[in-house]
Amino acid sequence: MSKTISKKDLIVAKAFELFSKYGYEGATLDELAKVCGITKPAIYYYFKDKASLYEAVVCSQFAYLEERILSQTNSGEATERLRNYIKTFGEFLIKSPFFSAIFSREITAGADTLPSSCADRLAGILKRLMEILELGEREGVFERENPFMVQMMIVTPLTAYHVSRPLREKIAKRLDNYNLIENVEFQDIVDKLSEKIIKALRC
Amino acid sequence: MSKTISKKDLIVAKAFELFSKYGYEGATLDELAKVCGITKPAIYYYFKDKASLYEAVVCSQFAYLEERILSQTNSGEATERLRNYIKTFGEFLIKSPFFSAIFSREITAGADTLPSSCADRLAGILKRLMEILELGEREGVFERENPFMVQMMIVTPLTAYHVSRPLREKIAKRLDNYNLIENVEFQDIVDKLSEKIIKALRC
DNA sequence: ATAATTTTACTTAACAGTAAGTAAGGAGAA
DNA sequence: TTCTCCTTACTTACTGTTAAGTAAAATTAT
Repeated sequence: MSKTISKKDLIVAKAFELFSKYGYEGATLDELAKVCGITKPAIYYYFKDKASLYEAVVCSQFAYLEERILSQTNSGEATERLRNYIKTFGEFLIKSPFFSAIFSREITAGADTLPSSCADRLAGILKRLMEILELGEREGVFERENPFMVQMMIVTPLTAYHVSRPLREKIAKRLDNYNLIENVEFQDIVDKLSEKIIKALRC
Repeated sequence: MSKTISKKDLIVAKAFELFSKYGYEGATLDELAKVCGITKPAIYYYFKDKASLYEAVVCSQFAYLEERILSQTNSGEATERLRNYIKTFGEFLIKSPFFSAIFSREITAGADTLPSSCADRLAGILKRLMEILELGEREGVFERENPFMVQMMIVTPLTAYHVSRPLREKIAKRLDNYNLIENVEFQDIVDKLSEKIIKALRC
């Protein structure tokens, strides 16, 4: 029934966009206040400081992602579970287009500003991947592989592909090859990547 | 014979480190001056402004990378050339440990601040990859695939793996699984990834 | 029911710190 | 003396943060 979004939720939503676009330092509370149609100190009414606001923004996303991953990959054969793992990541990135940038930035920055509770969520996600890979080994369908590398092979191309559209456009222009970009949906990329990774891991 | 590094080169080298660690906005010229043992206006003697300094830093790296890629992948069969392509990327990232962070950050930021000449270098690199993939198709060893996706599958896990050590440590601690990190050399990761990608592309 | 009080949800104004950038000048080499 | 390579001493423009105040709504007392 809440047709009207609360001011606090508005701040979080807009902050999410700004942190994604400009990073933690690049995003300013002045700009945030402006796009929210309030004054800067009003932000301080709802959040202790900039860091707390960032935490609120990021944590909610990580918690949701972990919940989705865990619920979507808890049964079935290893191949099927891995496919769902990748698919769930992909769907999440489609649903939360700004998340890629924040996640990618966090990885780049060495997770300095990543709140501890988010690291817990990531650990939960990786643990699930490890379970899937171990199951695959026991089933005899997957080769033993470093889980972190597999995780990187899944997440980084997806987040990067999502985020790098402007760069791809710049490059495609230089190659006179516009159709490198157009008519390739992110969904297709997720499916293709999924195939490739399963193929790469298969014994 | 230039045993003594010029002050300008010193500034570029140190700026490279700082931009990598803290990003464009996070890196400050005050700090840069300090680590160079000079004062801030001395930087302005050599560079017009912060943006020009950044450009100088980044362009030199991209130019070097393109030169290496092109010279290392200009002959042989498709599989061998792709292996060399990945290997050259990996070696470059080992040699320029700070580059991963800058590159990764540039992709994340949508290449907004990426100088045009750097985009030219990237286009040159991608063109080579496209040639290799097309050759592979003609040889009948590779499936047709979106070159951007392949590029992402190669570069992003490498840069991310390189850059994400602190995050991996945080996560490994939470999983009580320290050996996830230790004794895995980046060189091994490059070799493994190389295998995986070739396997994934093979018909 | 109405008046008194308190809380909510902000605004205005300003502070403290920091970062990019600059004007002016000085030391030393050519 | 003049040019190169710097330093000292600033200015300007933010940017996070806080203090103080206020209109309106909610709560409580009478």
